[in-house]
Amino acid sequence: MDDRREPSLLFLTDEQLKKGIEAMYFAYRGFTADPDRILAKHGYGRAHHRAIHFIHRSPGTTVNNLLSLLGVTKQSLNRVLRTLIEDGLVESRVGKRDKRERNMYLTESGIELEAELADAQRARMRAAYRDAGPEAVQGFRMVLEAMMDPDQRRHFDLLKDPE
Amino acid sequence: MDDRREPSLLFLTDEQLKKGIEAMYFAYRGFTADPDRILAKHGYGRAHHRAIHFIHRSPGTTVNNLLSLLGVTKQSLNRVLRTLIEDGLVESRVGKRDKRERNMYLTESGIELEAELADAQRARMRAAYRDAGPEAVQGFRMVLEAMMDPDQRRHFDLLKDPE
DNA sequence: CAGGTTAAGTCAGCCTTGTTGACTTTCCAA
DNA sequence: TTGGAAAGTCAACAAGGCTGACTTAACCTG
Repeated sequence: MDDRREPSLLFLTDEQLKKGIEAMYFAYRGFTADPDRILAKHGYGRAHHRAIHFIHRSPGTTVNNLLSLLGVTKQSLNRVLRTLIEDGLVESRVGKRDKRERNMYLTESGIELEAELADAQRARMRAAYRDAGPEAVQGFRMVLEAMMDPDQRRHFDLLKDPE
Repeated sequence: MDDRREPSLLFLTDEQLKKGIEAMYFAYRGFTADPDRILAKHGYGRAHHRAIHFIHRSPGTTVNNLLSLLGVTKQSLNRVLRTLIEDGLVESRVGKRDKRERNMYLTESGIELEAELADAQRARMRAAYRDAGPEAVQGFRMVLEAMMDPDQRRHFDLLKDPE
């Protein structure tokens, strides 16, 4: 336990750490609550949300790309993509250079649902940021990034940064 | 959008908010990764972890208590409790005053598994806190608390605070 | 150009964990 | 004392993870 730098502030009891853990648990439930409600109306789940989010984020992304980003198996992802394609929210195009690949794009209605989901989630995030204050936002982001596994962190960093 | 106080720091683009959302997603995966590995060895899932955690936190808690704390249905919780009781990690005692109630306690081996899970999760949390620095921890907690739904927030506040 | 590798998709089958609805036991108040 | 409400249990189902094996098509290299 390397608490040498800033000992007075960095000495955290197990109880304090436990509160942090519980905060993470309860906050994540709030974080997913709004999208969950919207998804339920459409008969979808979180898996669909994640696919929609990252296809919107990186239009033309391949199945393999999504697999490593989401850290799930082909079967799980495929089931979700298939329903999204059948429902006309996602379009799958055969790769231009490499015809084995499938490039994923959101359709008009896909973009619509993505916006509905993102608006709800951003609204909560914006409210939380506002309530917590500007300095808190920096700290929030720093701790979250430090909590990621290296693999996830790499994926996170690769998503194009704002500004 | 009420950005009147601290406008320069509180004006966040949708892109910046999106990065916050993605950070939350990736961080939560890291957050659960260590316990998931331990649980898998024992043939359990996250639901078991949550039950164990909150029974340890509030020994003697009732099923109803756990239900509102965890926000799941009776059956989901019951299934988990049943296996934990069968496996001898949790003990269920008929309520003293109200015999309809069941008071839950961790057994010796329940306490053992709880410690293993908590140690792993605390280690990651401690490392993240250390990497992010002391000021970041405050901000992290503030944003998380602001992100909870009021119900969840109430439950969170009721859990006895350290010190 | 033959053969191995890779991307994607599929099938079968499993598990956890969420759901609803019906049911018992127990308590309490009219 | 009885009828409703509350606590807990159970049956059955669905979503969405997982593994492993397999096919098809395209690519690439010796």
